[in-house]
Amino acid sequence: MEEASTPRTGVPRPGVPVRGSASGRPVMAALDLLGRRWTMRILWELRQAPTGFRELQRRCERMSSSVLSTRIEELSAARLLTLDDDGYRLTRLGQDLVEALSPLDAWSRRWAEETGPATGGGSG
Amino acid sequence: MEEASTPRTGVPRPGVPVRGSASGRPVMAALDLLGRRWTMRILWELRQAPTGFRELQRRCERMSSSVLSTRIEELSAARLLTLDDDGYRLTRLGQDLVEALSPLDAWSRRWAEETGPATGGGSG
DNA sequence: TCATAGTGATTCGAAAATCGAAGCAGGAGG
DNA sequence: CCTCCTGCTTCGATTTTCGAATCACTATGA
Repeated sequence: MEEASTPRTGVPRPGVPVRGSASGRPVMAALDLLGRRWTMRILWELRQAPTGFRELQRRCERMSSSVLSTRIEELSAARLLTLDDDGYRLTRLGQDLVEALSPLDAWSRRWAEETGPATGGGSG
Repeated sequence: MEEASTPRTGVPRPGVPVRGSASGRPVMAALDLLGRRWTMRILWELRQAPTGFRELQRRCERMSSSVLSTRIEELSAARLLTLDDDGYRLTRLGQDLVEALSPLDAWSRRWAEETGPATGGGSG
């Protein structure tokens, strides 16, 4: 992980140019950060209780540990995560983000209804 | 055009196994779809008015046209987008998704405040 | 001390996703 | 015919992600 003036290599944060937006608008940094694979899923899995590294990996159906490590680093740098004795835990800011994302759950159920009655596969 | 013998799910949809979740839970399909690069950004750029292909590409600071094409196909398959004379337009479901994501804007501004002196501040 | 098992985390070659610039096909106007 | 716009594809290069093995550390127990 190098660093230069390019946004590409750094962890997205508000006020700084990110992928797809040189403006530094906070929401663009958020979209860059959240648009990386597994990022939202990790936050989602942490919404209720702190979780260890390997447990987190298991819950995400064996996502690559290298990617998990990278995501944890990014989310920590963004001050959304911390690590303590019980595992990784959302910060206040992280909890707020998950709350901001929570309407997604209700929306996705509506999506499921309108996309057609569950064609194979359980729901829950 | 894509997916022929893709080892993975094609376009995520609720009720079908997706990356990281074999359960078919709607929210997992949503997280898979939205966790692909540029997906949320595209939705974000379409939240107000229909936009053409090249204009969309310009707004996303010259994202790759091949990826834009792929995303449009995915979002269309997910029934979140349609194309008409004015360009790409969110469906009702797509609008609802953008609304579900809208708390992200307010959150990101708070994130900006807590991460350091606010530099940007615009929304969209 | 040695063995076993748990943890968070790294390594590295392979595979997949994304980039980016060029180009295609079609329509409108000069 | 040419030019300029459009949505969209192609394909080699680059970046990201995968995945299994592995490391370093801690704890337990014989």
